[in-house]
Amino acid sequence: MSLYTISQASAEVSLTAHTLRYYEKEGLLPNVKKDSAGRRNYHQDDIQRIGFIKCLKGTGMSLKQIKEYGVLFAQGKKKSLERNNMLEAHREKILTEIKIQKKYLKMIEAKIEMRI
Amino acid sequence: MSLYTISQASAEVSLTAHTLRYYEKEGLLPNVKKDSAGRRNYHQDDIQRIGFIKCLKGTGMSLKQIKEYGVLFAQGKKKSLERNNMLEAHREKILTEIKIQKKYLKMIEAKIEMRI
DNA sequence: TCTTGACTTAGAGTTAACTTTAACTGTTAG
DNA sequence: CTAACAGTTAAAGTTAACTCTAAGTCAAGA
Repeated sequence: MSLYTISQASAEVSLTAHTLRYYEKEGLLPNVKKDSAGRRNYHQDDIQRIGFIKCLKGTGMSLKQIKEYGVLFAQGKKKSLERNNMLEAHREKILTEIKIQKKYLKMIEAKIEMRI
Repeated sequence: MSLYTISQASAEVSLTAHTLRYYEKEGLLPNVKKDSAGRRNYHQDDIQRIGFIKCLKGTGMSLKQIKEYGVLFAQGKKKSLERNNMLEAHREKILTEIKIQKKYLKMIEAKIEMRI
């Protein structure tokens, strides 16, 4: 079945239970199922979705934008173009950022080489 | 002579005059010279220093740590080892971060290729 | 039965890095 | 002379993304 309690999911994705509830409240993670007692049961696809949220967040996308992506996702095929456009724009942003990081890295390495 | 007023320096480094004063107040940019009327005169080396601050900041170093680096810098040669250690540790951090970014980039590209 | 882990709402607190505001004063170029 | 640009202190406000606290309830396993 591969269901996760909130603490198992927390361990799996390295986010606190608090943060998982917070993401849910903020609309980043809708449709989390609950058992008869009201406890969250994270499914495999929830875990994967959190993984992708972490990927977007880790590359500098704001939670607000991640939520917008999620809204497009929920609207299925008819929004696939917009979703792809969003991801492609984000891809460009990451590529630019990596270039900047490499440039800065060189500056720092030059400073290290100076040894003054 | 190549002296800059605060607004010229601001334009040069793409930071507001406010932020420049703020950095100075926070101890990131000590020894900025002033004219007889008390106005800041940024020298070439101040501009370069701001450039390096932006480099460190742009690679995720906190202002607090940048300040610490500045303190080591002010202590000259006797602290060059510590300074280099700091920069080398930071270099490793950047390399790790670039790797992560590349991994995330691949995840996003995979999602783009899916076209769903 | 009791501990553990989960749940809820609602709001307050935190941190970083600004950013703005107030309420001025002083200098210089046109 | 006056507008533009510069300065000051001190404190409040902003934004993002949590993080924590209160003050409870509820359910299942040892």
